[in-house]
Amino acid sequence: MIDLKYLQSNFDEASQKLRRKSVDVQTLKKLQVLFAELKKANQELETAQAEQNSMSKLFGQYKREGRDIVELKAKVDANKAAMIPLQESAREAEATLYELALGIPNFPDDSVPEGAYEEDNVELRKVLEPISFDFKPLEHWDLAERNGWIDFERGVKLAKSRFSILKGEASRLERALINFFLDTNRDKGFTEYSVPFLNNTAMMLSTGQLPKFQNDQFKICDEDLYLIPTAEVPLTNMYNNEILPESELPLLMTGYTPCFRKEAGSAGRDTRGIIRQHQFNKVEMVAITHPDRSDEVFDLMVANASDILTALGLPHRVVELCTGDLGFSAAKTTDLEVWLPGQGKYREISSISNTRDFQARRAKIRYKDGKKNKLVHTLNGSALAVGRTIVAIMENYQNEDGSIEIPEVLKKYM
RNA sequence: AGACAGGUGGCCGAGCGGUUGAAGGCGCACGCCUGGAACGCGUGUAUGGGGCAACUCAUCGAGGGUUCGAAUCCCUUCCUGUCUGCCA
Repeated sequence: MIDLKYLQSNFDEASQKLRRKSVDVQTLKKLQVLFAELKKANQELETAQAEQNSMSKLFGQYKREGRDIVELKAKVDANKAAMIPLQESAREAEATLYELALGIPNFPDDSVPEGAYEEDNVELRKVLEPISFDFKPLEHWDLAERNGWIDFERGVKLAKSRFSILKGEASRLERALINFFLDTNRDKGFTEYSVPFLNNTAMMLSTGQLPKFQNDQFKICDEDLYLIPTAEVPLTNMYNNEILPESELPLLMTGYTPCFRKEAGSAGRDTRGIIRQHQFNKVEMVAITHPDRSDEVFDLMVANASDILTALGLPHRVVELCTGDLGFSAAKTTDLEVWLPGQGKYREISSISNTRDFQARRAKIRYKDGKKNKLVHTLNGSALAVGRTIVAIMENYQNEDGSIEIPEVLKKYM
């Protein structure tokens, strides 16, 4: 959630920042009004409550002293009745405010390039040159068929479209990648966690998947549980509603989880292959940092993900997302796009975001700064998406006969 | 899943309708004491919100209710423990 006090005191600046994320000024004005209304309603209610509390105290004292309480009782009853509408308006003001506020995206950093679409993202650098093939490289689904690596039909039979089965060497490759990613992350100082794949509504709200993206989530019926769309949810929320000693920061975490996404609004995109599945595996990095250090940790995370791709010998580029492509919670995002020779395109394989204090405010993750509690910064990024790495290995390591080599660094894992 | 017991401050633990935001202890911080330490003594030690202060509101797992007044009573829910059942 954005800082409503900041919105209140620097409205023009705040609304300019959010205009870059296509948030209408009218919405923000409404938010500002609601915030003022809530404050006023709370003040009125508080005054009445203070009155009620002191009269109740007096009531007790009168009784103890055996004094007559009829008159006081009447006063106290009247005040109580007067409080009911105040309570209602305060409650209503709060509900309306938060409903709106929870749907407002984060402020983009000033450094984020302007743009509406993916095409406006800015390439920062390329790492490794795409390999030139002396034959026409195949797309991964063709290679999957030749090698018997992926069973699309039976995956669909078990669940529905956008589910698949990895078979034999492909399944082993997946397992090897997960171990390789986790080991590498651990070497870089990230502590490994194995977390629940189902998280409750409060957690999904805290990291920003809810309430706005309800339609993208798989929900368990009759339970207050969602299948996680990313390990960012459980890893970040491990510290939900906690106050951390400053000395413990930064917390660097990593974990492997499957991720579940409905991919609402992606109808027709990447329908072939395993680029876009309802269930995919991912190794995630999450960092909880002191606000002064989040940029530094961000760079570390980008470097780490890029180094992994380099170690796998996969050509990729580092791209800074423009305002239009930035996610809801992110203040800044850098994507890594891996070269897919079969498709002849760079495709996203990792996305690293700094949400600054946006998630921390929702999740109430603070650190002790002397006597005061301040919000931490939270960051998250993939290292890496496993399914897409398999695709990248298949396409980049294919031979003319359709066979696939295994990258050197993975050999000890298989 | 069923039965019983319970969820109080960093921790332990009292309180079971009224000056209790919460006794007492431990821990921690600071000070005194000491050559230095332990002991001892003193002071302080939750979170969020509003007031640039005095002060005030909320919070005793969470949510609702009863009451002038609730940590204390009632309901719902979550969690923990023990026993029973089931299960990888």
